[in-house]
Amino acid sequence: MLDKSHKHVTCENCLAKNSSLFKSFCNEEVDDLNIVKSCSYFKKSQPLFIEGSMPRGVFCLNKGKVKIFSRGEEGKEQIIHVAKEGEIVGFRAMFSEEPYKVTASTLEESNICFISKADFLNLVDTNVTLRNGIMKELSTELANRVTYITNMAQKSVRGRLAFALILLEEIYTGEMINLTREDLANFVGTATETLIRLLKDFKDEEIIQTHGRKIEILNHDKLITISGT
Amino acid sequence: MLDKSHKHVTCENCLAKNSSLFKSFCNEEVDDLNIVKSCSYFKKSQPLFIEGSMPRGVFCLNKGKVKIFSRGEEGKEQIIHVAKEGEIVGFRAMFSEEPYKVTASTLEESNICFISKADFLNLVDTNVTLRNGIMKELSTELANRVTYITNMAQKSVRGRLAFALILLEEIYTGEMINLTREDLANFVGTATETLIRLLKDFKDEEIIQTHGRKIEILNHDKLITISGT
DNA sequence: CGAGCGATTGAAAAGACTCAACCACCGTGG
DNA sequence: CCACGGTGGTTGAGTCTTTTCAATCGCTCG
Repeated sequence: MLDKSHKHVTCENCLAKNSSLFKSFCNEEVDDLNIVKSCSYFKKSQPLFIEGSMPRGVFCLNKGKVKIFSRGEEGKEQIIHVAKEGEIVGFRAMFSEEPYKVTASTLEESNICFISKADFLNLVDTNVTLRNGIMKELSTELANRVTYITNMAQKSVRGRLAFALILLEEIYTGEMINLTREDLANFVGTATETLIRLLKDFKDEEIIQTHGRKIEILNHDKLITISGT
Repeated sequence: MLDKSHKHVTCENCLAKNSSLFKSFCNEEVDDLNIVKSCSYFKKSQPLFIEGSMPRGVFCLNKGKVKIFSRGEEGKEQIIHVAKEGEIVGFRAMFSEEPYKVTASTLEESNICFISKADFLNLVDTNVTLRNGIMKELSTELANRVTYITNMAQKSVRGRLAFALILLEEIYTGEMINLTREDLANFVGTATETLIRLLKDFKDEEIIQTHGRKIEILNHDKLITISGT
């Protein structure tokens, strides 16, 4: 059961403390963080921020998962990333003076802390390690997106699905992938019906197994092979 | 005619001085830059750096154009970006300690200056404005890639071609788009034959006109409409 | 129990790709 | 000056993939 009181999560106990950005923090710095952050409970399918609005701060995921997506021409969601416990969401928008280009929305009920833009930028200004970590993170992310673009442009839907399942396996460590077929299709970049047919193929090939909507990976290696397609 | 002496380009006269990164530089800072940079002449189809190698510095394009691409499974190029005069290429790799994920190669003969990693990072460390500019640039670029991914995943090839032509129109300001059909196909993310057929459609619809391989945009607005597809 | 959403299936059509052949241009070497 | 070879551009035909549209099913919630 999740904490709905908004008050009980401390940074000391939060996974995000070990995330790529804050992992360098000493205890004192974590305490500072604890003071400026505010924690909230989010229901399922609740937005953290919306495309077109102005960024006000960053979000630390204490518990739960969040999808980050942009909308194409006819409003179709394109899921860019699924963030899990311990991740910090929205810090990319802190450095450009522009509105969000993406929307972030919870996939399940979540505990999420918020750090205001001013507090966050203050941390960045005063902490060299944090700043370097951010620059490194931004660069790495940029490089990852290159792979992403190449995949989208060159791979078959089948190959992209295999790739997506590999990514999601990592994100859903210790539990089964649990997304609506539509969300999964919007992550892979295909129609829902196509996605379902391909999932069935994977089932027939004994690469995955489904339990209701949940997906269990049976043959990771085969996925890797297929994702090369 | 391009300067092949390697010595005659000074930062003072270079377009890159006004690029997003260096535009804040005062004269003195430009002089500093001038001292640490070395300038070279590049033939057509000559690589600046190659996927998998370790970054050694950044490149300022004084004259000429450069394609940035990654390779998919079967080695097929996916062109991520076409850089033009005044752009600085490769600075994203300065902040992650990883090998290049992309290759940069000249599309035409070019004059390109080089600033070593040490010199560049030294500039970044000592110049707050530059550093902020870089963080902003990285963030903006990251946001742009979101659009890119969404386009690739959701648009038809026809729509992507229209979008690509709009981008290239901007890059080839004052001249006509001049790419091999293969490069253009690799930018759009399609097969060369498909690209050629779609170009013919655009010609029939009087949206573009070709002069040999060069492409002239006749109806920009229509491209915008189509790119929504 | 009925409404509604998400999951699934079928059939047909559209979009893209592949393969193969041919053309056009350009620079080289005789 | 011209034939030759090579690269890049173009076209056609057939095939495969993916989408679209329509319909059905199953489950949960009020």
